[in-house]
Amino acid sequence: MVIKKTGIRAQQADQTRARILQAAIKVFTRDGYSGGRVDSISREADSNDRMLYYYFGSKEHLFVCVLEHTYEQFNKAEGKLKLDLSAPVQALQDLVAFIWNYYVKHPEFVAILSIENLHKGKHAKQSGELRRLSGEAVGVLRPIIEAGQLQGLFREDIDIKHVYLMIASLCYFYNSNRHTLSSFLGEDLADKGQQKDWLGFISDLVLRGVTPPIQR
Amino acid sequence: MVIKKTGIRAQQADQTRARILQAAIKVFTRDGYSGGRVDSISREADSNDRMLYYYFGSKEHLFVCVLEHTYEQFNKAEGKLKLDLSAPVQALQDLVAFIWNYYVKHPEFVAILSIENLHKGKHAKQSGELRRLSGEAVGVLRPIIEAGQLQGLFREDIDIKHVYLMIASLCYFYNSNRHTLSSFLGEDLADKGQQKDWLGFISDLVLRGVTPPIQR
Amino acid sequence: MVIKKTGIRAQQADQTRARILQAAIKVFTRDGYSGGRVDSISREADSNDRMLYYYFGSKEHLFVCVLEHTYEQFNKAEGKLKLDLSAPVQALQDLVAFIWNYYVKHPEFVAILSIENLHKGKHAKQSGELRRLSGEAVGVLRPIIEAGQLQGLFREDIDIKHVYLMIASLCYFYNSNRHTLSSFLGEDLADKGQQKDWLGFISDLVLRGVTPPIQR
Amino acid sequence: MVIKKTGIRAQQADQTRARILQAAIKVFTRDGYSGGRVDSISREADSNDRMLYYYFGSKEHLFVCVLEHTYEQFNKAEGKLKLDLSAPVQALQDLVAFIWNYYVKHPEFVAILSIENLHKGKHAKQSGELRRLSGEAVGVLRPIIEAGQLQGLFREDIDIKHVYLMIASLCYFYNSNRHTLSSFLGEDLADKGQQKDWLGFISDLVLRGVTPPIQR
DNA sequence: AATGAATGAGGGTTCATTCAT
DNA sequence: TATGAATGAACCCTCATTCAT
Repeated sequence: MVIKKTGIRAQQADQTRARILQAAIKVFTRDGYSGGRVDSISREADSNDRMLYYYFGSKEHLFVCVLEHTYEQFNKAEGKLKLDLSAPVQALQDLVAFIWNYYVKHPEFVAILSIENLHKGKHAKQSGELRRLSGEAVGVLRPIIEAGQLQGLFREDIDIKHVYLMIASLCYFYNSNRHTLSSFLGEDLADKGQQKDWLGFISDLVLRGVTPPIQR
Repeated sequence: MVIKKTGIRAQQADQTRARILQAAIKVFTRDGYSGGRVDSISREADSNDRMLYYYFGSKEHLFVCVLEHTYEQFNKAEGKLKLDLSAPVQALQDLVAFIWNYYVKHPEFVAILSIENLHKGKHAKQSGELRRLSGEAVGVLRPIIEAGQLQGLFREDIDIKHVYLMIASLCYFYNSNRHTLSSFLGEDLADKGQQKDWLGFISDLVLRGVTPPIQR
Repeated sequence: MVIKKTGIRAQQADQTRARILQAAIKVFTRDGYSGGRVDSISREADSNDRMLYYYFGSKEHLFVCVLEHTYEQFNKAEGKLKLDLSAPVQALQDLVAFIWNYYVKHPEFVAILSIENLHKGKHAKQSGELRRLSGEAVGVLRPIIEAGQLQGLFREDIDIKHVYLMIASLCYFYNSNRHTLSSFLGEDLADKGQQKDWLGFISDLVLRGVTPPIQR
Repeated sequence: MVIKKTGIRAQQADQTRARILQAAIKVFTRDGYSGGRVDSISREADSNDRMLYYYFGSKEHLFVCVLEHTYEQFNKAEGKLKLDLSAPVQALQDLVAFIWNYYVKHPEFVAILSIENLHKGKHAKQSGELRRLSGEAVGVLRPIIEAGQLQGLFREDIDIKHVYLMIASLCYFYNSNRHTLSSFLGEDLADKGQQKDWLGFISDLVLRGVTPPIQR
């Protein structure tokens, strides 16, 4: 439990810390971990290198904090979702739409996760906070699937993990690999129309994925 | 076998160039673009910094060559696929299995593409070679889909681009984000059993995706 | 004496900056611009490469500062000259002697200017400070000439610029090209006697140059 | 005495050598000695680094050759001068005009000499050839002065070395320091009119310098 | 809480030069 | 005669980090 500090000095300090964190997200997203300069971050934060070390100890630990913060923000947003479990199909599609839109609107989330994976998750392993937060990964999804199964709408032989991966894959990859894909496909995937079409496609696809096997 | 150049020196030169390229793939995959040191690469290649510049001009252009080479290797492997177009369902599943297995066995392909996307595709834009190679992106997929449509097995209202993205998403993301996913899901996605299960799931899912609309 | 900054640290900083500047003058004079190594300068200054960039930004900008400093020193020395305008002939010869002696005693001034000219004045163009300082080029000379003209001692049809160039040529070249000249003339121009003779010659020559036309 | 080689191969070789020498003059003039890259020179000569070493041994020795060649060219041109010793005043002014024009038209001569002096004449010292050539330094001047003295036109108390230095100073400095001078004087010394005025001034001045003392 | 001064190690890159054919 | 391949040292400059106040 965190005891909030009072007093103007303490508040200023909090603001400085917050500015540095925001700057770090921006810079790491733009330049990667190795490419992201401590100096760029402190300048972006209207602060100086020394403060960065004062609050975060090292570049590496700063990145861990960025990772935690980024994931926490996603969790918070997801937590605000109001899903109607009595209509599992709709709820599932709402969730897909939410995740898709979150990724589209938060390229820093996508980028930070990609960076972390290129580093084989070494920073994530340093964070107990992150382990706690990520326990919730399928937490929102599970009740939807179970409700759908109860109503006989969804397959019984389903692995919740697969559903999670399916949704994440379809939402993430389009955004994470947008640049090479646009080049390879000869289409601008950042185009609003393209995005809408894709959401339509994956929304339908996810449903097909959880529906009882096709008779063929 | 084609011997491009004659003379021992010329052959050694080709080998030196090739060793540097291989080393670069390894190092960039391991350390990213900014993190990948020119020095590490030349040492890994049993050469020296100067030769890297002799053959590739700059670190940046070396990365462009890595990108081209990596993609070309994938294209070559794909080109060797023998798909039976008279059995579109099987052909599609064979293609999915091929792509999945390629990504699993070539983490460098996945990593290099992720790195390039974090750099907003700036290196890909520098490469005419890459533009040529990538023209083939949906080349293998298209005849399968068209054959399936002719036989009435696949939907008519399908966007080939969506099928490509679907397959790529489902194969790529699992591998690219394996580390954070393993941590978040509490399962080791590098596990052979997990991989097999996922291939089964997506192989089925892709089929569902191209099959005529569900009656609900 | 003006203490610009307070605090020991700040004073040490000023000293560090000054040491680097002095070292740069020495090294550039000895090795030229391209030949002058950043590393040699920082070592000469009992500092390290990083500080050079901390205070001067780049080797190029350091050279600009060297240029400014060198010229400013000359200007300061010239400013201290007390010339008796009521005796224009003496004043002119005093000025010639001053300039000659300054060049002899400050080979770095001569060398830095030569280097800059070999670079086609590219660094001087970057310096507003230098443009300001150089506005004074003929400032000391002009009143002497005008006083001489008023007394009917000097020619009326004289171009002040020519007088300036005459003096500078005769003082500078002997010093700037001393090495090849010594070799070509078979005499050591660094010899005190030679220098004294030359000063006698040019002191007389300058006077002849400003005196009314010869009747021939 | 040089025995010229015959045969096409030998001629090509001579041409290659000559091209490299010309390229070296150009590059050293433009970039200085340290700044002049072996690579730039061989490329400028449409040759390759290895040939430069084949013909000249090292960058340093190439510069010595450049120095010799440059000075030899001046000597040759001076040798072609036809001066009428029966008219010493005219002859002296012709010589001044020749030297002035040579410096104006051969900036590489001026630059190479300045570079060599910044290096304290270290290359000139390596060259016996140069010592031989430079023996002639005052060779053209001497008969003129002596003729003038015989006719009672020139001072008897004159040091030929001073006359040489006077002329060289007045012709050289204007050209060698043209860039900073233009900046300091606020006039473009490369301007044809300015050049003509200066030649007029120094032509007269040189004469004043060798004329018997003024009665004042 | 905040900041200028300082640093050693290392960044990508280029240097003049030599080797082997 | 001519040239591609190779090299080690050094180039200018920047890195993440710490010191002293």
